[in-house]
Amino acid sequence: MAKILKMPLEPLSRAAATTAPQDVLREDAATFEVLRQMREDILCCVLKPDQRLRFGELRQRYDTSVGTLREALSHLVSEGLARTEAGRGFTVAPVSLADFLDLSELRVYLETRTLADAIRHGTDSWEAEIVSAYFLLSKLGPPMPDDPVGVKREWGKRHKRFHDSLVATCTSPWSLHFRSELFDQARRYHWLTMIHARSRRPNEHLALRDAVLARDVDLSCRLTEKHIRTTVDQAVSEVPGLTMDRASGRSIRPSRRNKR
Amino acid sequence: MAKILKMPLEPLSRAAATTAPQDVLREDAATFEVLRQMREDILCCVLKPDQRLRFGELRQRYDTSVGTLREALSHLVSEGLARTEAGRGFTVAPVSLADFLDLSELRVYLETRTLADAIRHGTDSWEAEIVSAYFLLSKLGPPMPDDPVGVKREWGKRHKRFHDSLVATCTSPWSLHFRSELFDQARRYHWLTMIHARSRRPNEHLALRDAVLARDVDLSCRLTEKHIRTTVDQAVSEVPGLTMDRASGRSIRPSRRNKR
DNA sequence: GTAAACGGTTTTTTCGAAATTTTCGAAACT
DNA sequence: AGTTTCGAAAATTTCGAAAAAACCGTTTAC
Repeated sequence: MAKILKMPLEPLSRAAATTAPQDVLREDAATFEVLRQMREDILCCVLKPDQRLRFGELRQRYDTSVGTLREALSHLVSEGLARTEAGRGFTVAPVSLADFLDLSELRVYLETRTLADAIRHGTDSWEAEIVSAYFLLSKLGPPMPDDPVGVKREWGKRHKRFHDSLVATCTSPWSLHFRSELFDQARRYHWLTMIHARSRRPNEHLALRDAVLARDVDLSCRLTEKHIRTTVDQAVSEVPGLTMDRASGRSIRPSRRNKR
Repeated sequence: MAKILKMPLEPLSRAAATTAPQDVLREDAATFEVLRQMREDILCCVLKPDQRLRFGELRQRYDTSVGTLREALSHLVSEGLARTEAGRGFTVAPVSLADFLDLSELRVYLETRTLADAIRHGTDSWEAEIVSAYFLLSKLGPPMPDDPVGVKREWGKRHKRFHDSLVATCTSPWSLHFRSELFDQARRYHWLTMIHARSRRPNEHLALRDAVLARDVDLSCRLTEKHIRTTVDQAVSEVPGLTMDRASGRSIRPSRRNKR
């Protein structure tokens, strides 16, 4: 009956079903749960930028051991959500305008690259998931500063799910991987925006959904680019702390797009 | 006195001196040394693709404890050099043609993006380091399959140093970070090439060096792109194991470069 | 008055053993 | 014969304590 066939041995560099780089630790293990919680707490600024992460407090907060914490923190450092120095422990990664501009520029490329490929390889179930994810998103948003935290959190989850669904059929594991990391990074700044920004924006997600479902690569990418850039502009103009640091706030927005 | 002023509280998003994402753990700590060694061993295929990494053997090989090993392995998973599954430990990440093609395509973009920006922000000391790094590289290479392992390793180090020096003045921390990760990934395949390939190539590094020192962005990027693609082609045609797996070996090489 | 030196306290880092889970082969059953 | 069940062995995961390092307020010397 439905059992996996026994393989002779390790074919020594077999073509894995998923040649993907990696994406997440293991779904169940205890370390993963701690990692997931800490990531969420950093993304939602429960753990504030530059905050010192002492093992004592963390051990209490997440009810786990030092070793497990260390492994989770180690992962967060790799993802760029935490920092660590020689012998003085861990801190939450700082936020800055320069950082937001930099990562947003790279996001424009990775989001459009993955989206274009995803559209070309789209399937029916891909479309179905997009429709579904958009529906859930539209039922909620957009959240305003006065909304309770729970609503904001849920919106964040659905927002991520929607954008993930768009690029789900992209065939480049590495592009998807980096896109995902940068998307999470951007979520920190989105959270700050959600807390402060009061201005409303036209429903960019609906337009994007329709462009993608229409398989219009050019329009979809243009909308995506604008979506990202608008979010940056909104954050810059409406989030108090973010305009203050003038630390080399220029990004490398490529002046000539098509260089050859 | 030169002491850091006490801050009232957490300024909630101060402009950090280095807004960089991250790059490496801590320079000294024992974990870092183990991580460095393991990474090198994976890159040079001392630990072979798909090989199971048991704590028993590893503990003996690197003379360290389980916890330290776990932290290092955890990092390697984040970097895509290892995998881990629910309760069955760690393995070395597999290699495949599809993976090499995919990461190489993304490398073309990231290398040219960072290089173009680095050239625009180049300084005298940047040029000096390039000259120096090239000199060291040219004294050694290129290594042939018959050369001893030590020579190959040293060449790999100098090759990396040369390419790192080219992009050193790039102002985008995120681009540099991802570039660096992908460069290391590519090193695994370069190693396979070094072991097998007997064909000679014209001195692409010299031409690249001169184009960069001449601040010719266009030419430098074109040479870089060709450099990466040629390496892929050489690996595909001369590394035995790499052509065998036909697992969806197509990458997403963007058909239209300038989308808008 | 400034700077270096000291020691107690906190915090991080490292370690190996206990607990849990998986693996694998043999026995029992259909 | 083939499949399932069971139990011993092996490997992984988790944990808290011991060791090492950094921090900070105080004292001491110049």
